Amino acid sequence: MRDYAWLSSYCLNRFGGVAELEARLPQPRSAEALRALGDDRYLSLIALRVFRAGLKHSLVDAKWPAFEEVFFAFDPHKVVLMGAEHLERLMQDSRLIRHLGKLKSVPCNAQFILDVARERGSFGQLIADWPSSDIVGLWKYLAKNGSQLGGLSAPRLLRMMGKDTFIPTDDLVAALKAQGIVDKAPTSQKELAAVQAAFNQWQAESGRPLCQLSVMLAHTVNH
DNA sequence: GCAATAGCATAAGGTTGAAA
DNA sequence: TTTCAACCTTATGCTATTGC
Repeated sequence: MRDYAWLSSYCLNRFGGVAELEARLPQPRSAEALRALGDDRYLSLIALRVFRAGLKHSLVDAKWPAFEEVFFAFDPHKVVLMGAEHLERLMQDSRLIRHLGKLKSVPCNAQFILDVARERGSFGQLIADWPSSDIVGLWKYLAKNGSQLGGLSAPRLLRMMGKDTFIPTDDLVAALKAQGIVDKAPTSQKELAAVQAAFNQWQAESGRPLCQLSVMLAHTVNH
């Protein structure tokens, strides 16, 4: 595994300067901003991630106003009351994506948000408080307690929220292979822990958030 | 030493719209 | 009308580990 000094000089060289590199890097939201986001917006983001999975993002985004409409602006207290018949009816609405498993996930995730909110005050509190040094633990928590949030959905969801995380995209996995940290996409707890440990070390060396290190590393592979 | 649980790898399943 | 690309989740059956 190479150190941050190597990563930094590689990226500066590739992008041609500090300003060019910084312009490419995402900025995580502050804990205050994550706490300030309402539970309805979190439910909307979760649902958006679920429906985007496997589909072209622009296609789903274009349909999103209709989703906001039929799901009561994603108010979890209202969505949680939607029964099977109600969802069956939505399967007839061509403005939506008619995937029953995904439609069912919305009331499930509303319940999840309400459960978390009852325990901690709000869903944003959970997201804001979870340490990025164990972000893979948050992926696991979301996959287990939420609905349709396995695979890359949890990390992609967190990036959409602005929570600091890396995302094991194809490019990042290729970079991690080149660094000798994994030999395939990390799925086991052991592999995930190894990747987290590597990121924690780069973060300690650089002070950069995980999301920036993730993007920088992804750019170290050619394709 | 046994049953229950957790972890793992693999295969199968799924919607939309554009292109063939 | 069929195929393809977008890209991922879930189910299944198996093995390893834990708890008693």
